[in-house]
Parts: sequence; structure tokens; C-alpha cells
Amino acid sequence: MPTSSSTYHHGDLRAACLQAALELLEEEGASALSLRAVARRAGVAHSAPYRHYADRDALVSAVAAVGYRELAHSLAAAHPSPSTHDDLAAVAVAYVRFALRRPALFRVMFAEPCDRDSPERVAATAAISGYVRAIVGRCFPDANPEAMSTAVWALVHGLAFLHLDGKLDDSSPAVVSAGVRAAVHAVLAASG
Amino acid sequence: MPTSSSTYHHGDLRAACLQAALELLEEEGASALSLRAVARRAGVAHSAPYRHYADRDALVSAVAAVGYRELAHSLAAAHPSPSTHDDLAAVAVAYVRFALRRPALFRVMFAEPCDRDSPERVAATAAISGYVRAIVGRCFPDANPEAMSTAVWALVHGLAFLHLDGKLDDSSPAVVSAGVRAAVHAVLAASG
DNA sequence: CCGGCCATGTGACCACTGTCAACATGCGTG
DNA sequence: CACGCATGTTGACAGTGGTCACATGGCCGG
Repeated sequence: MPTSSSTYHHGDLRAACLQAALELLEEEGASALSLRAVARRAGVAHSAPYRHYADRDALVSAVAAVGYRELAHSLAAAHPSPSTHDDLAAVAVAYVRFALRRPALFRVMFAEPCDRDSPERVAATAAISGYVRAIVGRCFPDANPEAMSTAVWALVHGLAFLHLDGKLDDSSPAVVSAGVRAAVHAVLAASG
Repeated sequence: MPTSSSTYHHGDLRAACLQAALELLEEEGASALSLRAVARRAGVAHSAPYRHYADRDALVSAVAAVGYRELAHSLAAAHPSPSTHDDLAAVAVAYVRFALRRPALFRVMFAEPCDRDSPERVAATAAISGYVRAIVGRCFPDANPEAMSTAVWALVHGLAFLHLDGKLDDSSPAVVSAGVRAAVHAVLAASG
């Protein structure tokens, strides 16, 4: 049945499913992310993925974990060790652009009533949380680290979601970047 | 077939569907919000709702719209016309608590790849946006209104989502309120 | 007062999904 | 070399969104 030179056993179906899921998400959107579609794309029977993922949520969690890693990567690429307001704004822009570049993935990461206990997920979010805290420590040495980290992550995360939902102007990457930068600077300048 | 004293024609199935959808969301969670479940609860055939809502998304949009109205109500109840940082923090707390009190509804409002063009939705979000802008005008008369409004909404919205996703401590309402207040004050105090 | 129109509700139907259980295969190990 | 067990397959079931032709009966014109 399989198309070509294929053994009965796939080899690494677990990874293939993950790959297929990411591709589907990118190409067809979140609604196309079904276990059966994943199986089709991987060229296996519709129930084969169950050998590797207990249920749909398990697959989705694995996809989300990949997303967290890629997000962390994008942020790190924006600035190696942000220490000024401008650096912070640059990271914020990277965060929002990631969300707009991979909207379906971003939604899977945050918008699903997530399985908080998935170890992959908690590890990944802990990594992001730690990254934010390190930035805050450098940018705002006098602030309460806990509260300020929360606020910064929330601000950036909120910007991403509002853009994603079309609540803010997202007509071009340039205007998005400018808007994010302006928002970050506005809130940091406002003590009055 | 209908259970009791019922006419063939329901009377106001449109409203009944909406009501049923809200109840389902509250009682069973987002995954239980199906058109068929709505129809069952309203006591009509599974295809009846299609007379009033073109498809599932249309129903969901209507649900989201009532969510927006209720959110606006909760915010207004928190403080009639906020004008200090503390007032603002109180509104932020109300926003986050709304999200935690009605998590499924909140997700429907923001996490679905929304149908941006639904007139009900754009009107509702415009209302919230205007409300935020009015607050910002009073609290931060010197700030850029556009950028500052965006930032404030994003901050509060992000706080809500991070709590909802279990990324922040949400063990009790008191600690949530304290955390939100601390975050808002931290970011507004940080100019350095 | 009555007959018919048409919005509204019905039931059968399709394609699709998640999930399960019984079965087939063949790789790794003894 | 043969056998076990992880891996993949087949087939089935219930539930879902969505469409269609058809039934019903409230309301309006005559």
C-alpha cells in the first residue's frame, strides 16, 4: 500500500507525525490539524499515530513544545542580551512577529485549554519565563523582579494576541513593529 | 416529539440557541460547545439552528459578542471612571478575574481564529477599545493616547491570558489580584 | 372566515473525526 | 533460527459540521 520503497515499519513515525503536524498547521491552518490528516501525510494508517501519542491532545502538546522552542530561538536571535528599553522593544517586536508569522502555531501554543501538566510544556514555558526574568534583571535592576517580569511578559504577550486577533493594525510588518515599539516605550515612560 | 406543551415553531430559537450555548460553555467547557448539543438543549432537531446561524462560527461569534458585553459590564462595575494608577489596577484585576471566572467564554472571545468581520464583534471590541482609551486619557494625560491605550490593553489582556494558561500563579483570587496589582504598579513605576 | 404562502423546524444523508479492538508484520534478541 | 513484542493495519463505532427535500403551521390577503 505505501507508495514506494517502504518497509512495513516506518522507522520514526513519532517524528514524522510531528513534522506532518507542523506542516499541516502552516499550510492549512489549525482546523486542518487532525490525527487522520497527520497519518495521511505521513503515509500510514489512520490509527498508527496512536502508538506514539495517547490522543490528539498529546500530539498537540508536542507541537506546542516545538513552538515554544522556536519562539525562544526567535527571541534570542532578536537580541543576545537585551539591557536597554530599545533592546527590550526589539525583543517585543520579535515576539509579536513570531506570532504573526506562525499564527496557527502560536494559537496552539497558547489558546488551547492546555494540558498544563505536560512536562514538555512546563519546561518550555519555564525557559521563556527565565529568559524574560534575565532581561528584566538587566533592564530594570531596581524593579521587583517577579512583578516586573510578569508585567513585561504580559505586555508583550498581549500585544501579540491583540495583533493576532485583528484588534490592532497589522497591515504591514513595518507598522506592526512601529506600533509595538511605541507601546513599549509609552508604558515605560509613563510614571505620571 | 417535543417534550411538553410545545408548538412546532419554537418562538425564539435564535435566543434559545445563544442561551443554550452560553450554558454549555459554562457547564461543560469549550469542547462541549457543538451545534448539536445546542440543538439538543434547546429541544429542537440538530439542523434547526442553521435557520438562524449560517454555521458554527456564526453562533460562536454571537456568543463572543455577549461575552464582550459582559466583560465591558464587569469593567465598568470595577470602577466608574478610573483616573489613578490604583483605579487602573482595579480595572485590570476585574479584567483578569472575568477571564478566570468564565474561562471558556473568554477563550471563545479571543482565542478562536475570529471572524474579524462580524459586525457584532467589531462593535464590541471598539467599545472596549474606546473604554480603555478614555481611562488612559484620564490616567496618563501626557502620554501618546494611541500607543498608551494599546500598551495598557495589551498588558491587561496578557495578564489574563497568562493566568488562564496557568503560566502564573492562580491558586486563589487574592493572590491573583495581588499579582495583577503588583505587575501593573511595577511597570508604571519603571522608568529606569 | 378561510386558503395559501413562506419562514421555521424535521429527518435522512454525507464526509469527516477521535478512539478502540482484533489482527498482521517483521525487527531484535535469545 | 525462531519467537515476542513493538509497530503498523483494518474495520468498526459514536459523534460532529453541514446540506437537502420535505413537513408544519402562523400570518396575511382575499
